[in-house]
Amino acid sequence: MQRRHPASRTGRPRSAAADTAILAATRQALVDLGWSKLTLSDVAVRAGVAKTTLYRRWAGKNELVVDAVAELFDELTLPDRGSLAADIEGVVLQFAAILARPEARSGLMAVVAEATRDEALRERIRASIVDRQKRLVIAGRTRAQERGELPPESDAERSARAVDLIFDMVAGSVVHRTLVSNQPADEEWVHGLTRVLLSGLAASAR
Amino acid sequence: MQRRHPASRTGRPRSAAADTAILAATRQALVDLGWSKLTLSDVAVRAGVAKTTLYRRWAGKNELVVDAVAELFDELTLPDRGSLAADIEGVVLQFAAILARPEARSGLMAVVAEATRDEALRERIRASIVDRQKRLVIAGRTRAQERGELPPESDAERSARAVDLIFDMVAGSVVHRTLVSNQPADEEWVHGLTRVLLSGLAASAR
DNA sequence: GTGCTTTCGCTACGAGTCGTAGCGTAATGG
DNA sequence: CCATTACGCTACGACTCGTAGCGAAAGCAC
Repeated sequence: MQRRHPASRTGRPRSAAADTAILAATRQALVDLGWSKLTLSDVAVRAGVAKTTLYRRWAGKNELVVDAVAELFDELTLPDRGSLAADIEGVVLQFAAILARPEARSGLMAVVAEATRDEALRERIRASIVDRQKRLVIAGRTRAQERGELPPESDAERSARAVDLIFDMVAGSVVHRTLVSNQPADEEWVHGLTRVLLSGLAASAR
Repeated sequence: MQRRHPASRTGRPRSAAADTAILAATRQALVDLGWSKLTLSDVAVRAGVAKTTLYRRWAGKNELVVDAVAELFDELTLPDRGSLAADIEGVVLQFAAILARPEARSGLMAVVAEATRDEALRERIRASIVDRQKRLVIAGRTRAQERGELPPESDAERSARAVDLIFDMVAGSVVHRTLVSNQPADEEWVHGLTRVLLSGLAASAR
């Protein structure tokens, strides 16, 4: 969320309560109506604010939904379960739990689809959602290297490519399982995913 | 595409040329406008047909776009390159080439998002798009077992779960790489994905 | 050819949404 | 008290939606 006037000290401040109410109302509207039938007028009514207030803070539906969905991923953390396999399973299960919520399912893919034709929206998604997740991959990898479960990185560029690959494989698999195949990413499935991934990484790193 | 009257022989037949023109116009509209700004009126003008003709054949925007996008996946085939690794790389590269097209990028994720709140649309996507892809996974797996690259299936249910996992990992990784991370699934990346996947499967099958 | 049936193109329509402008009021800081 | 900004509310033109009604066109059966 960008301040239009970074050093604006005068005037009536924007209501912080309105922000949280609007984002919560947006998520609930996603649950009730889905992406295409969600209207900003409806969100305004649900949040108890005027429609014009929405347009003063967000450029349109896309930007609003990105912010509303991004908040869902704030709860992602990297648990320390003692082993790389257990850590991965923990994160993936958290990720799956978020994607199980209807507000995430309806909103996330819709904004990704819109972002294919909107560079600014792509950047917003990257900064608000993707980077936050990728940080967990990097942290988990670093911790595994400290434990000796993965060999230390020799080449920086090569390491970056590995992180990108792992990230796309983990997040992509869970998203595809949940949204396209439409089946739950439960513990059994996550366990299988983790096993294939770790075996492949260990063998491929040689 | 369902015939309303399976045994209707009388009357003026529906123009097959109109069907192809409409679906092609829909894909072009996806390129030019994206999902949210695509209107059926615009598609009708591009296709050179009346708007009412569209509503006589499709229930709405969702159904039309699913059919338009599904045609893109018709070209998917399983090449015989001699080894499982080469076969996988071939299919994944085909899949990546399709997802590189803007009409696929904009359309596919949008209908997936809409499908989260529409059971009929989910079924339509499964039948028109997902099953077609999954068949390639099954065929490739069978061929690899005949070659002796993978152990023959002992348990049917266990085998089905493995196919599902592989499918979600392959398709999900490519989709996530292409649409979310917004980077090309080029040969180098596909090679890395294949290596991790095969190593993991071989090790995990023991 | 003559009917019969279905599709087609076209026009028109009410309903709903969009994003903006204008205005008076509320809430801050100087 | 005054300048400044945010807010709620109303109204507005422009656009899209999905449907109805009409006459014309294109097939098939006879």
